[in-house]
Amino acid sequence: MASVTIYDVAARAEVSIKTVSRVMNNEPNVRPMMREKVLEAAQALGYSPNLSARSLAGSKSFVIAVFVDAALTIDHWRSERGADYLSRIQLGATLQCRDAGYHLLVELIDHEAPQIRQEVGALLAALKPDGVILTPPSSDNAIVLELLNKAGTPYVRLGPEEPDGPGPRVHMDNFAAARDVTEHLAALGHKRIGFVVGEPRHGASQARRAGYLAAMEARGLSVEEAWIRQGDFTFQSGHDAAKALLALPDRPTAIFASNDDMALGVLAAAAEAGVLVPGEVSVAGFDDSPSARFSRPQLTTVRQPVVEMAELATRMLIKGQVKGGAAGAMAEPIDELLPFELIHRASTAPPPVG
Amino acid sequence: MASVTIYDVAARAEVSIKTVSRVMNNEPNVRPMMREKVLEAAQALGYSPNLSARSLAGSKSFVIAVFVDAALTIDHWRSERGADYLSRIQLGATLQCRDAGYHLLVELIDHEAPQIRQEVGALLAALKPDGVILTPPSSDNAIVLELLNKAGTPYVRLGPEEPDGPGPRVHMDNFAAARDVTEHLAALGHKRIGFVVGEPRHGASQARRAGYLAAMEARGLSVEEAWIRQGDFTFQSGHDAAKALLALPDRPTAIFASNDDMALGVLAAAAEAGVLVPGEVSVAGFDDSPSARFSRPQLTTVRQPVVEMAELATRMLIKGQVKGGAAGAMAEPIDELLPFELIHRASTAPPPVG
DNA sequence: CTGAAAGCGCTTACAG
DNA sequence: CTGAAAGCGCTTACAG
Repeated sequence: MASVTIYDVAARAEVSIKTVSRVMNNEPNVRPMMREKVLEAAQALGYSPNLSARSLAGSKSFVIAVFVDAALTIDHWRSERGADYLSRIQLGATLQCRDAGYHLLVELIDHEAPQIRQEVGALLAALKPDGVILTPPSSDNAIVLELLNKAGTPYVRLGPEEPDGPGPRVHMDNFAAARDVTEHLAALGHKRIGFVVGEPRHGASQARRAGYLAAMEARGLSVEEAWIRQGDFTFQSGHDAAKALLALPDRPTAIFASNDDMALGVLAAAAEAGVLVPGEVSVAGFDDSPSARFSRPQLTTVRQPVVEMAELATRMLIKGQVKGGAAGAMAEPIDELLPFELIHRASTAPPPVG
Repeated sequence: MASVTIYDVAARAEVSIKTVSRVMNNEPNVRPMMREKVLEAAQALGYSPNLSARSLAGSKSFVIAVFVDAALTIDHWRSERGADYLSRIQLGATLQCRDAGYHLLVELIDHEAPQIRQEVGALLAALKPDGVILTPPSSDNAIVLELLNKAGTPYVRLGPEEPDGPGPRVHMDNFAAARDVTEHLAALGHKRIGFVVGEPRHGASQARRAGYLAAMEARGLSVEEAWIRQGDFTFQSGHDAAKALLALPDRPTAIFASNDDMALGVLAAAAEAGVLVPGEVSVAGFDDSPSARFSRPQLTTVRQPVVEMAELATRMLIKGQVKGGAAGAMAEPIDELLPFELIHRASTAPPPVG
């Protein structure tokens, strides 16, 4: 079927294509009557400007790309957390794109591949997106950031591991959130609080651990080395950590696992050991993943503003608030910190008396 | 930064742009030596053909779009199932796109909106994707299908509710899968098997229920009306259904919930009622969602080949195996049925003796 | 306020 | 096997 073009609309409205263009782009300097005629013709013909043509002729592509790690997605497509985090980001981004007449392109990036430079370079050259949303580990990938800067493509780093790095970023305060969870446990009366650390390569893991330690210190609570167990953000690692913690002679009365998958593992280990939650041990997680509500008891956890982060990043990109290339480097640094939320559910309670 | 164009490459390689075009598109009729020169120049310059220009000049856009329901995504972005199903589809599609140099565009469609016709029409006109992957409920939306046919855009219906409808489709056999689950329970020795029906508007709900009934009949097992409870695919509905089933005077020894969320609700209700799973009652689900492995006990369920379905659909679209518009209507009907897998886990066992 | 011309970076159809 | 010309459907820069 031959498509309807700007010429068809112009002919029907008896104006030049330039006027049609003005109307379609909401540009000024069109008499209301002309606008009416054009709109009418466009409507009647079912006209919608061709994106490729607009993109080729103009300076905007109406495309926002989101970079997602290929290995992470593939490895964890079965894992609750991975999929959920990324789909929330995509939801936020798509929502904002749709409202603004933009389109969201999902690009799988192989961050470990030797040819990443070429791959990403080709992507940017071929697509010329108006903006790129970087999800971890893209948010911290030096090559990706360099190519983006070189191409002059605006981007936003979502939840970067190194919040001090360069470039615009939207994230939340992992340190403060972990501190608040620990505070919450301490306020319930817990003094022996165990902690399960996340995957060590994730910056968030260190921030959360530091938040835990800071709260313990602020409360004047001592921390035994045995109370801190290394995990890797998986259910299994939480399970193993809890098994060890619960076997301690003077075991903790609360365990704070620094993500929900691990907290679920803690719950499972407790059930197997016949330890009541929260009667004998309180358990807290981090993420507010869907399964945090499907578990028994439901998990006390931290809700990350993931959808909101993606929405904000997308809006900033669409509105042109983020400058690319050299202009971006000159501009005022952008650093948006979004509020988290502590979700109190049934897995935390005061410690057993005696 | 001024981009590298086909002219730059042609100049450097000392050939015409047409030759560069031939090389970039792997067309025949280029002497190896010329090809070498062009490749070298392209490499040196970091050239990658501009997608918009290719799309505008040629007949291909190198874009595959996936249609996703807006309301469903928003309502269920917190729900395990919704997000997981869709992110698996996206994973499969993105994977195949990347391998073929295609790009995946995610479009949120508001299927309830009165202006859906205009919205989708505009989308197709603006994007001119080489193919569209339809996820439920797009797979069965008459307006979407009509517009796609009118635009001549090839599409694949993923897991359509009405498997008998027109157009190419990729799906799995819900009837056979539900039958197999029921068979599995019957083979374990269960005779009183309860069933929790899914959201009635989903075609899959009816197919699964029919599979359950067929297996019961084939086994010569009677089905009491009280054993079949209406659910809506949510945890809560599974919980409520199980509460009623477990309160029955001669309660079922097995409960087959037709998705995992509901099965998780059944598990929770059993735990609250002090009924052991699988000791006193067996529980089976459907979907193999991530939480099916995080539950205690882990769920016996059906693994849907969602990633595979998306991969197949995307490949068919990219390879041009699916024809659009009138050509599609003339072509041989495409109906790909992918195999499911019954996953035996700890939630099902023989019924209690006596 | 409106429009005629040029051009974005490619592919198509054709010529040699 | 190679290339010169035309054109895809828009926007930009400019003229009036």
